[in-house]
Amino acid sequence: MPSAITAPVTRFAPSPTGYLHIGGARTALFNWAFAKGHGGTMLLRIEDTDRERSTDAATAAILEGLTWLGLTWDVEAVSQHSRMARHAEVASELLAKGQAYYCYCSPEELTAMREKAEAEKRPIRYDGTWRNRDPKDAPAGVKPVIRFKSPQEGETVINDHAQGRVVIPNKDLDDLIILRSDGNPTYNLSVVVDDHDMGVTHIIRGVDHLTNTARQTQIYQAMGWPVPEMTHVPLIHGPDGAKLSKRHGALGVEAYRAMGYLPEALRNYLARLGWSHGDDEIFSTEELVRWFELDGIGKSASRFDFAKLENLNGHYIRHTPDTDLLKHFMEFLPYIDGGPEMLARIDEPMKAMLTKALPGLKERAKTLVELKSNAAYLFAQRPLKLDDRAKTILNDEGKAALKALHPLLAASPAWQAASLEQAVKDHADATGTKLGKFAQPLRAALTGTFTSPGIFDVLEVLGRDESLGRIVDQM
RNA sequence: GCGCCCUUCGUCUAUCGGUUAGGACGACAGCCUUUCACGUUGUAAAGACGGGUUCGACUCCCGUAGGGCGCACCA
Repeated sequence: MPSAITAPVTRFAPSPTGYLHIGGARTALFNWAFAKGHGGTMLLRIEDTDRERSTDAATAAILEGLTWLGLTWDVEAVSQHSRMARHAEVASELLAKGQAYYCYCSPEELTAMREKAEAEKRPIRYDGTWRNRDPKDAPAGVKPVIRFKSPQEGETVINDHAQGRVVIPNKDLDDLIILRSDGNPTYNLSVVVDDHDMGVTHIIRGVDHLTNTARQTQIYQAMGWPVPEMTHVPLIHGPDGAKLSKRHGALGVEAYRAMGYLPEALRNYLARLGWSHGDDEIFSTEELVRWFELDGIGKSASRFDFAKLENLNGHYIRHTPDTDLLKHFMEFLPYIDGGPEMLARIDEPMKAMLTKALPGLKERAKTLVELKSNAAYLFAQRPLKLDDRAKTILNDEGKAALKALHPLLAASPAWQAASLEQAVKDHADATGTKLGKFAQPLRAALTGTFTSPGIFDVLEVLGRDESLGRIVDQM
């Protein structure tokens, strides 16, 4: 057991066979928060021992996803594949110690074995053919695999920070292959060797690894190595309760970026999935790091709820300072339809206009996608295209309101929201009309829509000439 | 089939034997209001089921049901 004074070393170890999905992102977040909060380090290891399915593109996507989420790793990412020789060395060591043996069964035989067991409704396990058989019986020309000699009696205990004490009967764990016939190590061996060699003290990963942990525990024990502290985090399911896995259309974090979520919102949301700190719902990343403890992790799976994520995202959008939000927004634009075009039009004057409009805009946006569409009126060219509701508003009565307002606004000494509002209000009072009778036609003419930020703010942001021009266009 | 795990409002969760079972999202209603939002006030909404243990069970034990994960020369 590592002593409490040792700084923890955690690791995130994705396999580069796809994008960084949401479950992986949360696992990374937990590893990161735990390490950060306890003066430790988080390592990154790319589990690329499967040469067939691992790709550089996937590795790049995972690293980009982590970076976008703001989860940094302390040491350069390690490729598991690059440590193959070391893994094979440990396999030989196990062999020499009598803790492993050569198995000459062909893949076909193994498949047959599995199918037979399944047909007979028996547990699907390797039958141990070569466990005690003399290697002299080895068929000629067959390249053997190395299997781990798993204890057949007793039980393997996992003391887990989230799951508690989990006991697995050893009879249910068969002799797993640790070295393939081509000499490549398999996952369970590589993971143990790497975690040990890299000095990992705390393993935090999904519960889907629980049985692997039992097997890995046996390997640690066979090697006489200390078993790291274990924490198995429950899984994240889809909104319908069905599983949310790569195979079932789970989204990579870059999809969440494209949907207009802020990294801090996603972090906050993810942290509250399977982990809690009393009644705290909205908290900063600093607070998360300060509060995060393994004991706060629950045991049951949770469903992904977009409505709650949106709510959180809206909160973060509203509370992000305008200049930071603009930066976020501009970094987000390249990832969506029509975004690059909008981005190309954001020159310095437009940037200034956007910044000025942002306070009104961000109140009304739950995602950056919404922010983009709400900001569309700033980019619109005269004469504006009106949507149907705007057209309805600009009927004869509406046009009349604009005609009445135009000279009034044009005469306003200062083109500033408060004074423009006063002018329109005075006019409404004088004519005994409700303010809305003027505000809605103005909104339609200025934005081409029937909803927008406060219309006097819109006037101010658009400026005198553009505003008056848009009004004249619709009179 | 075998092993392991899970089960509190629709959802995320608090509770660590004694609470009117709390909060948040969502829903609904009211207020605010130039639209839409924001904000704000309020309402409805939960311990899967059945047995124990106990003075007392959401909390501990057993069983049932439902769900999840795992059982590859994938990771």
